[in-house]
Amino acid sequence: MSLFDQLHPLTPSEREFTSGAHLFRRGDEVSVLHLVVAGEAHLVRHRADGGTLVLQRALADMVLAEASVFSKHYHCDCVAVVPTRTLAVARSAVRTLLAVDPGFAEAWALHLAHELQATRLRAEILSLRTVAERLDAWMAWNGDGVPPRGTRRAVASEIGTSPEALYRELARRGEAQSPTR
Amino acid sequence: MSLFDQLHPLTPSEREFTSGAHLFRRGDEVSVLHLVVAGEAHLVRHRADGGTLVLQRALADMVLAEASVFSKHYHCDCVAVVPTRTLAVARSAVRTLLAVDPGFAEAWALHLAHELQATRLRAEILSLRTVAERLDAWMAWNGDGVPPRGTRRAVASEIGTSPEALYRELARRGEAQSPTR
DNA sequence: CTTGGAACATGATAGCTGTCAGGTCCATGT
DNA sequence: ACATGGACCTGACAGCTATCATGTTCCAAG
Repeated sequence: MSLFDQLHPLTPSEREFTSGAHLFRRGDEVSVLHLVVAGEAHLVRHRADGGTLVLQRALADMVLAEASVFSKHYHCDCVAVVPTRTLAVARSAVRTLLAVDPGFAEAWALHLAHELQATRLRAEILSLRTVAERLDAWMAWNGDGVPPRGTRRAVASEIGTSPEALYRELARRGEAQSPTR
Repeated sequence: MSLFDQLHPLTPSEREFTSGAHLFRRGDEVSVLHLVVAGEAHLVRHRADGGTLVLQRALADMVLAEASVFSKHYHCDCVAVVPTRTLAVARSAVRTLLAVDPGFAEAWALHLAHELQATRLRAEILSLRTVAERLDAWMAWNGDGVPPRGTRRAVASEIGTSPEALYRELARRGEAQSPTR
């Protein structure tokens, strides 16, 4: 049973944000937890020099700022980078459920542990030097096989390279797939 | 109260591993959860082509393979890359505590949420293109200021560059710190 | 004080990738 | 049939970084 299913009894409200709209701002009181249904929202922190630092890119089916459940106020801004819909569940309801329902607490911890595992893997892949190594690592994890058409730009973004570089690497393997290196 | 403190009542046993020793292997039954006290242990998965994929690098004060608490068997190997000491707490004790003690469950979830936040940030930093951008991001998070001497090689590794590249970037800023770019 | 080792630092070079600039293919709507 | 947009693909080139090489500085142990 997924987290989304477990949260449904909490009668979440659906919310909609236009591109560029803020889901919340730093300092705001944390009243709800957002689950992204469609679109993309970024957790960002503004730097002194005017630049921004992205802390999380939440796509569809992702939970936004899990740590906010334990904090009274937000520590950073959240912006929709494309038109985005979310399910908002009351923070108080989540906290109550965590304290009262061991089954939910376990599901929550399981979600966090899996997300952590996936993110650690992504960080390790991103610390590899060449596109070839990153693609190898990606394939080792995602059941060997090149990424299917239609998903390659997303994969390129996931492993931190330009689409062009990924296309070239795939082409290199297509013509002579024996020497990966 | 930290996770380490909360786990102490569980009478953990101290374990010691020589460089290269396995803490556990894929398929082993999960009997304990390791907290790294000193040294460094890697969670690794072996690839078909003989290469290895690192899933987590656990240094001192880090918890190893949090997701293993929810799994009966390990899904990957764990190797000490330098002489390493750990505290091992029984998996069953942790699970019982999670189910019985809401306070511990919350501390556990808090730990996972913070670790997740830190790892997401690292992944975002690693997806930046230049050393200058990565250092800016690192500084924005670690209370503006260049990394102190003695820690620079570690920082270089953290942000995924060679020590030389970091030294050069720091030198570039030292002589004329106004234009970060 | 000397010595050894590690971090710090910097020059030179080769290699890889980001970017720009083109182009093809294909599904969709008209 | 036609137009449109997006993914896919490739060539060319500038730019950045990893690596190697070669010191220098710092510090702790003897």
